[in-house]
Amino acid sequence: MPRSKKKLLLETAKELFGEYGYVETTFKKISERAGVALGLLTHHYGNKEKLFLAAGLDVLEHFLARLRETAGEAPSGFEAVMRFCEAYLDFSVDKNSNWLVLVRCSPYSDMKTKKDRDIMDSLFEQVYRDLESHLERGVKDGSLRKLDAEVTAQVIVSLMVGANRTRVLTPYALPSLYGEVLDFVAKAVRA
Amino acid sequence: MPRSKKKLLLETAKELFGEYGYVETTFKKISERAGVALGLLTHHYGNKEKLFLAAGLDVLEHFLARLRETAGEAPSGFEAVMRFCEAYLDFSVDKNSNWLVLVRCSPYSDMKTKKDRDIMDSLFEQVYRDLESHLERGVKDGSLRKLDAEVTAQVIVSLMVGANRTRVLTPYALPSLYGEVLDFVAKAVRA
Amino acid sequence: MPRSKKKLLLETAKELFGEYGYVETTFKKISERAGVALGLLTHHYGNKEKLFLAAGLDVLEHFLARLRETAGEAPSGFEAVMRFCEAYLDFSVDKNSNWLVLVRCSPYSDMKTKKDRDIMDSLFEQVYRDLESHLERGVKDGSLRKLDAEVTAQVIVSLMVGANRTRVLTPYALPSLYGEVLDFVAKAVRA
Amino acid sequence: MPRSKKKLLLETAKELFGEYGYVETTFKKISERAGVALGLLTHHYGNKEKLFLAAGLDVLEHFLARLRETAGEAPSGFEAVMRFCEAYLDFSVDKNSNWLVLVRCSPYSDMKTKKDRDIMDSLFEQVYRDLESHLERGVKDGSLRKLDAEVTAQVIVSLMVGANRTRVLTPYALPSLYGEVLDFVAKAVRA
DNA sequence: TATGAATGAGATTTCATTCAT
DNA sequence: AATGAATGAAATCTCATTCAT
Repeated sequence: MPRSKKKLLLETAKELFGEYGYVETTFKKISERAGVALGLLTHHYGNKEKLFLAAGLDVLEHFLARLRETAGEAPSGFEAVMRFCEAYLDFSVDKNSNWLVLVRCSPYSDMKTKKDRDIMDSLFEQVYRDLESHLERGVKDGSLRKLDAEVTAQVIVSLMVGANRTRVLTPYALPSLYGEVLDFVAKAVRA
Repeated sequence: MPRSKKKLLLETAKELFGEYGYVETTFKKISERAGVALGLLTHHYGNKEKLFLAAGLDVLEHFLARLRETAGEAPSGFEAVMRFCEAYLDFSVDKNSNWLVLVRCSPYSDMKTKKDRDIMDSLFEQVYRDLESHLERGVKDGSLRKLDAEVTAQVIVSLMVGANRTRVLTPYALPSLYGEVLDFVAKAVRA
Repeated sequence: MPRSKKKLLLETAKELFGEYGYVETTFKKISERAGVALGLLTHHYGNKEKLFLAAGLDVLEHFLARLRETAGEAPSGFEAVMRFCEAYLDFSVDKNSNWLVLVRCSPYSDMKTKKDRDIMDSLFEQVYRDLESHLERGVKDGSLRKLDAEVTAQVIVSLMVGANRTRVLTPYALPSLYGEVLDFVAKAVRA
Repeated sequence: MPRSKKKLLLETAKELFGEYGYVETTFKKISERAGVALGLLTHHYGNKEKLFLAAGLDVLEHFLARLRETAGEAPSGFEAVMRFCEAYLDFSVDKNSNWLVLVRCSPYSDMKTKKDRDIMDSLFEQVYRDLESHLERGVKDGSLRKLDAEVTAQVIVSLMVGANRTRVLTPYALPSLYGEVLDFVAKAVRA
């Protein structure tokens, strides 16, 4: 329960960007749901794009924190990779994570200025770097087969991205999809 | 090279939906690039959503045809699966395929009426069904390990979706990504 | 009485820019007085600045035409100069000339883009050039004292500008001001 | 160097009104450049129009003082008139005078209440009165030709106004303009 | 005196859609 | 089939002013 109206606006914006996407989320909808004056949005966040950037970064920061908590103390590289994937998929279906902000409002479609995209990109890079380090560890400790950590990280994240979209955006996702995806990863990387 | 203005409008619409996404593609932009009168759009296609549906279906139909051409005469189930994946990824980077219509304009965000979404969904279902049949064939002919064709199809398509987005929407995709993705699939499903 | 709505909008815009200045002239005021839809303004003129440029140029073109008509067939350089000045001052108090567009909306304050200013400037340059040629003629035909035509033109136009502002913008202008101004010019340039 | 924040705000307001004009000068810009709280503006000056009036009057008072200093001890009426004109033009290009407040923000466009306009007008009247008395003196002491002081004052001030606008607002003012203007006045009024 | 969050009216601009020709 | 003028609702954004602290 945010106390300041500024924080309240950010929370409301995250909800609505996730529900409606960037374009259909309007200042009117946000201010009405938050119960504040319309002008407060630009007062605090400057303009719509900056508000969206703030919302996206907020979600991304919580996401990174969750990934790190979860994969942090794994006993092996393989375990770290698996926990990373699990945490990724869990976060994406967590009701409170506002993950949909990142899915519905593709940063690469909705951001007009290169600078804002770069900020998002550089934060997302850290997701890749984390997974890479887990993969390298696994190769070293023998829990994973020999593989190129950089490109494998990109393949695995791609799978997360796709599975996630299938789950949260389509009506035909199978209940066992996430479980199967984890198996799939395990099969492909285990020593 | 479309001869009728109706066809010309559809081609132009596909280009622009792919370049700008649904919302930023306007009737004015389309009619100007196509060099025809503004009013012709509603005259021929009714409204924006119907035009988008026509554009999306057109791309999807070409996509399906390509998948079928390519995977059709494979010597084994495994080969069929691999050719399917290759064709999927190829199509998505083919300059002339207007694939980005399907990427930039998520049917699940940009379509307002359930009816239109259902039409897209049912066509997309066929992509899954095709891959499923290749997987089943592979299990039968022994070129693939024992697996659940339905959910495996969904996992593989998810990987295609994710790899494709990484490639066409982000600036950091590795050149070897698509190759590695194919290896990944091979490793996970081969007998 | 303009027949097309486009022309009607321009006429109305000239009136209102002259009455209220640039900022206080709103699309709402224009469209209401013209009796057309709000959106027609941007449909025909793109945006407010372009509309203003069109209005200003229109007034300026009529102004130039009037100056030329009047000073055209003067019997001497001196007469040409005097008729030029008279026409300048007359035009500025002509109810139908919409001269105030150029006074109230100082092009040098209200135009945001350098390009638009340049267009106005280059048209205004012609006013100077015309007066210069009258002055040169007068020096040659002996009706004027020896003088530098370029800078004298600028001084005389400055006097027109100032007298005009005193007359149309302030409450204390004397009835004999314009007459006296003409005497002033005559005294200063006559041979 | 103003010490109180109230004075600091007035100085900053004069700068900004001169740079941007009345409408584009916002409370936010002023308070940010001055480095004080937004609310202090209305606290000290009531509202925007009153602030503008304070700024305009401040410039006008310094202007009058300068005119009087300079023309005060002239040896003849003619000399007084010439010094008056010189001081007028000098003040208008003095970097520290904030003269542009009076040029960019035409009191006759930007002031909404008649009362505020009247205050400005009555102060400006004194400029005319001063010049008139110099002219009368000149007629009496024989340094000027016989002329109507009241209307001649208005003509001369008009020339100052126009020359000044040409100089500070347009890109094409000639370097010799001010000098030539002074000659022009001399020629027109000298005995 | 000093602060800056908060308000809401109003401005410009966009754009799908309609319609007369 | 073809044109493009015309419409008006809705969006983003600005900003003077108020007010609690």
